[in-house]
Amino acid sequence: MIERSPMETSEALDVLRTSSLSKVVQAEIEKIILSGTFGPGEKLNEKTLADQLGVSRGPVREAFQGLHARGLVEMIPNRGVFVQKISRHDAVAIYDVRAGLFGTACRLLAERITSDQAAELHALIAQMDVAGKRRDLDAYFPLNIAFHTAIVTGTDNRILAETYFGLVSRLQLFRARGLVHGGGFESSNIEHRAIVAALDARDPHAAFEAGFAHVQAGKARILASGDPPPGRT
Amino acid sequence: MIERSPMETSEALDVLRTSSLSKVVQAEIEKIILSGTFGPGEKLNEKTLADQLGVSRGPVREAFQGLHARGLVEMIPNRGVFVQKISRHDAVAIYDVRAGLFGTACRLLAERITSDQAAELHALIAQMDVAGKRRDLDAYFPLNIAFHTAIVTGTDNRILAETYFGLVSRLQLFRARGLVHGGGFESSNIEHRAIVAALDARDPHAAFEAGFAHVQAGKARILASGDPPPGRT
DNA sequence: GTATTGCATATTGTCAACAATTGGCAAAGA
DNA sequence: TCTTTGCCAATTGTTGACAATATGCAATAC
Repeated sequence: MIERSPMETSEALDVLRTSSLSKVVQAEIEKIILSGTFGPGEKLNEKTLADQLGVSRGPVREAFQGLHARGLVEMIPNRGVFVQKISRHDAVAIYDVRAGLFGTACRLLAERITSDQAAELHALIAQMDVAGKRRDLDAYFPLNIAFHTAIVTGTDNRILAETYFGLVSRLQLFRARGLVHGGGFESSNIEHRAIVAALDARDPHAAFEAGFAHVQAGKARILASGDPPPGRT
Repeated sequence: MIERSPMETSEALDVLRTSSLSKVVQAEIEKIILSGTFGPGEKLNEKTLADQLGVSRGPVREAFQGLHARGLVEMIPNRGVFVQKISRHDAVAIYDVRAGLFGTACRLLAERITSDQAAELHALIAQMDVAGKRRDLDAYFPLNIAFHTAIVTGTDNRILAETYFGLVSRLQLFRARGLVHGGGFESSNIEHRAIVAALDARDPHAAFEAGFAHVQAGKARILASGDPPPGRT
């Protein structure tokens, strides 16, 4: 048997390797939910979804269990599953946990950050500055996400990353209804600088505080832009 | 229709209300896994489990999805599901996240702790002191859990509690093989005092540090007692 | 006119059967 | 003796059918 380089493993094959139908279905339903097609509280019909995806109800039900464990849907026995409704109170709770988790990521990263990683963060901040000055939200947003992602994944802690991104997903559920909001990303980048400064100084203590404060400020920005549960465009 | 007091709702009925078979099965399998009956890496056979629980394979498969999302089992397509193996590296990662989460709980609690809550914590510490002096591990252990639980649930943050206890479950997986370890619970209670002191002072900053440090110390205690993956009685 | 009861429909919960894949074992070949 | 090939049993993946439960509507009683 010829030893093949791992690079040759086509993505399609790899997908088949790690995913049974339920996993594909789960990813698909998650995409649908997070895209906001269904709106919080809306019911997900098993058969309808199964038919749409061209599979039987079994895999759909299995996918539901995974989505439920991740807090994306609510399951009521003999009634069905519904897109999880995130109350304002819940959103605050999630933000608080996310703040603690992101602060922790900053703290852990401060103890092990490499110069390459630091350079990447500095570069992202510079780019965000440019986008910010141009008021270019479409450019700023992905950079912002990249910044947070770089910090969280930079800790090389898979559990932390999974948990963090899980919370982010649930938050996306909260502001699924529009609300791109972009309010005050000038201050946001100032906070970014504070984080990187603490990281550069290898100061875990300050890094946590800066990371925690940044997410809390984000929470305040979102909540301030007020959105009572059902729409108000 | 007579309006019944919510108190009358028998627990049995409530169970039926919130749980389909899959949920019961999931809880049952989780109990089996955490009891250590199966050992990390061991395979869980669908049909065998289904027969043992007196149900069909469907609910078992659904339960597996939930357990997978919670990180308790590993699923390999066309091969089956296995009790999740927690490497030393993973355990460290989980402990770090748990530390951040527990520290966050302390921080959040510091901002809202009531005198009743503080009194409860003081009482638990006193009891732990007694148990500690008597070297009574069987008494100390549940008190220790109660202390942590009181802090985490005291924040009234459901997301935080769910996430935290999820991590604790996964850690139980790591030390499922015996390892009651009890090493140095004298120092442990000293750390508890530091946490409560910060809470009494309503100092979020210090509370986080104390909580974070406490879990990290616990991590060090566990890891120091060294346990290479496969047993060593 | 309002509330209640009973039925028809739709949807979920569970199961058992079928299809597909895997791993092990024995036989054949080098 | 070691490797390879081809089968067989076991297990997983998926499906469609059946049972149980909830929802909506109409008819009836008050």
